[in-house]
Amino acid sequence: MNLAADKNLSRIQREKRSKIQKAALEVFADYGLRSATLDKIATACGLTKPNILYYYSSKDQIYFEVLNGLLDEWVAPLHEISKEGEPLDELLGYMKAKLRMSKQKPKESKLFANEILHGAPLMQNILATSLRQTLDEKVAVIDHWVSEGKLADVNGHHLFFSIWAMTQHYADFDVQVKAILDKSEDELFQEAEEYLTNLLLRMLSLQTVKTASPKPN
Amino acid sequence: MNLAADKNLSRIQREKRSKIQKAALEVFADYGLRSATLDKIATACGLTKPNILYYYSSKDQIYFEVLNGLLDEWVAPLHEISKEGEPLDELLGYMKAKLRMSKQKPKESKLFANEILHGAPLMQNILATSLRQTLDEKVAVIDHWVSEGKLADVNGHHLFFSIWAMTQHYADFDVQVKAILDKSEDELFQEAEEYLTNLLLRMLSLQTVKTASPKPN
DNA sequence: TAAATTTTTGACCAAATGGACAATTTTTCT
DNA sequence: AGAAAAATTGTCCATTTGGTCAAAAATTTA
Repeated sequence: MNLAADKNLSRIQREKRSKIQKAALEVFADYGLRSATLDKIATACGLTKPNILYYYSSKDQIYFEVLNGLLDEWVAPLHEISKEGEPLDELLGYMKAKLRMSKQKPKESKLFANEILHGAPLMQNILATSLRQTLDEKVAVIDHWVSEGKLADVNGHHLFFSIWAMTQHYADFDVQVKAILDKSEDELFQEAEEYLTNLLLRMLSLQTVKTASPKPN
Repeated sequence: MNLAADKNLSRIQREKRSKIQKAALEVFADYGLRSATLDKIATACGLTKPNILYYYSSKDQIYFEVLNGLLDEWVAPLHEISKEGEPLDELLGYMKAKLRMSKQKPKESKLFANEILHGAPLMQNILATSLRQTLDEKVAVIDHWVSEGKLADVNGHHLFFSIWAMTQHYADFDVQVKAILDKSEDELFQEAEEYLTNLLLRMLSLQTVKTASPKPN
């Protein structure tokens, strides 16, 4: 969203930087930092390699800018979880927001996945401070809901891990998913939403569990 | 396991090939195919670069062999799911097996994740044929259990996707998980197992759901 | 419009890296 | 032991690629 919308840059500069970042996102997501070449990015955005280096001092800097430019947007849905809301609504809403991002921004998802997969050299600090703090706050909200009897007892941290894992799976592992299921993108995400909604409802609702061998009293 | 245990190879050949594959797995998992260099692999296994190329004709071939050498092992737990067993036991057992693999073979998990993330150029065929077929069989088993009333109604394919996603998350995104939780490896996986066991039990058990606003009749 | 500034590019360079190869060493076989 | 085969390595090469730079083109400014 907020790509290259910095202060005192000329129109040309803003346009070109934005073009470069868009192209770089695609290329980095497809190939990873190392396999992505400046030439590929150049081709993807219709500029020449030296021209790109006129706007960014190095390939690494482009990568850094792209990653950072997406960070806020990526964590945003977490902030939407409101202590005041209905617990199930809030958490289902969060899951749906994340799933929507997997559908609409798979490249972004893959970029982050690739970064973390390889040790998050550029993000480890942010993960351990900013993300961690935000998440701890939301886990506290969950604990609160649990203690008030509004939500089934659940480990908040692992709940978030699993929501992340399950929703991002449809973006990061899309090749595998599509190799196994012949569905249109829309159908697939529709199914996923139904499945995940059901999963969260069953896991988080206050409920009595009956085993497969019914024993009504 | 079965690394380089091919037919009619000398002792030296078997040992060296195994050494190379072990080292290559580490390096490929950490860096990805492209960023991994023959020099890194050479250093990691204490051989020289030309010596490695005496055993494998190219870097790509090493990668291919490593990937293929792990494939069977990776899919093995799926085959263990038995139609004859108790549904919940079978599925919980599968989850636990996958979680154990994430704990004990994180490099393998990352290698696969990286491959799929970047389009699975070497595996797409296998995914769409062998894995797909095996999975369809197991999904049929689940459908059977559901129809017999032994399991809550659930979308089998998405169930497997979510088990894969959630268990592999602890390996593939370990950097993120560890940045957020200060737990020992053992504690972490213990928590994860408890969380996932509870999740699957609640989702898969036949049960009656009560919402947070209790309205007993 | 002419000067100043910004943008663009072709040509080039140096480092990294996959791989070739002949020579040497080590192991195996007779 | 000596010959043959296998294994190892130092050296070298070609390609790829991130990045430089001076000149040219385009744009803005005066």
